[in-house]
Amino acid sequence: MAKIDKATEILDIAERMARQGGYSGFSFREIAKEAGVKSASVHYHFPTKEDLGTALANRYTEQFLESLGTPSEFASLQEGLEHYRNHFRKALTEDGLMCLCGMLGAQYQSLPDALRRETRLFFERNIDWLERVLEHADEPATPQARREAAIKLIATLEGAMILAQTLEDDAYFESVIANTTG
Amino acid sequence: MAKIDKATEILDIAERMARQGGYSGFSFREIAKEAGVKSASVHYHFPTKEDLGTALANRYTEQFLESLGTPSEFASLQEGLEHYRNHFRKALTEDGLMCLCGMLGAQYQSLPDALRRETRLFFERNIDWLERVLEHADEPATPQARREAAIKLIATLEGAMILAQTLEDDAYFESVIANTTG
DNA sequence: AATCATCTACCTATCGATAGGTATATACTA
DNA sequence: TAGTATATACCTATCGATAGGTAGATGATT
Repeated sequence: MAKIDKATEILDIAERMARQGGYSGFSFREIAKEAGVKSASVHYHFPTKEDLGTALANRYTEQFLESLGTPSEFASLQEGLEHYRNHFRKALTEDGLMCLCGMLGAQYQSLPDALRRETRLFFERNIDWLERVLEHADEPATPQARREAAIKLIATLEGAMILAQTLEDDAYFESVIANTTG
Repeated sequence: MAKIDKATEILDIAERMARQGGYSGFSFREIAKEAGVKSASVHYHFPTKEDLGTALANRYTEQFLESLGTPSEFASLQEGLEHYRNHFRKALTEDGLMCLCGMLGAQYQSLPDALRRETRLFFERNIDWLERVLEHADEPATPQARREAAIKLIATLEGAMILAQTLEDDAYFESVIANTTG
């Protein structure tokens, strides 16, 4: 077998499709065709579309957070922030895709409940991570100011991905994050 | 007739749906049901979905730019920027919806060509508008720096809408735009 | 009379989802 | 150890609903 785990292959395919077209951007049939199985087999692994979408967002968040590492392991504030920015930069330039949860967040109002919760969790956990990194600042900021800075950075990065994608030039991403103090 | 123009009513309904669920978030059938006509009648006004989507994005951009007014009419830089921010704030808090072109920009890769172009135009025209407002700065910045600031502000506002919507609290929008120099 | 707006009635393609069947592998039991 | 049971991972076939789209008739407006 080419892939060790068919369920993982399904998630990989679905993730790419979702990061291009959102929640309605992937279908059991299209995933099945690409995975070389029948759509019923995709239903076997993920009974409903809500299940698949939720598993997708959950895996994305877990991998993202794991890849970020521990907030305390960075020598400086700048190093931690650059490390964080690199994760979004990589999603855009290497994958050539939107952030899954940025995409789902835009479509939030039309998502099923379980997927809403999973999408919300991505942002809450990212804010938490950044708040901890921001504790490394030379001049200590208030917890409230740190939270504000964290929120602002995430919003800026999500927006930067949208602009770079729409204007078809990754340089716009760099423009946005240049001179970013927070 | 309740509405003066059925085509306008169709666009209104489609816009709301698109700002909730993106390009695949509206369908001829659902629009027709809400407008009190048959789906064939929607096709009469907008032959294909690409036509409808393009008309949607075009009208949105025109109305947005018209409502922004002339960049030179503001007394100060701060007044111009606040005026601009207010347009996004209004979309979020009054309409309770995403920015149409922010949504479409996220789905950019899965859009038909004509709609891609229309979405791109929204951002290009917004950047132009902001660049002109930024000429009002007390300390004159280079054209390149003004452009960078414009891009950054738009990205931040689009991202702020996503976060506020996903975290179900408009206060997140205010958090993001607080202390925004650019 | 001619144009416009809408209708009925239909098409093909695709959607998510389900029922029921088929191998294969592992695990338990007599 | 031979037979039985269970779980895994698929399959074919089909369902009702919905997608975008079209042809042709009907009624209204000018």
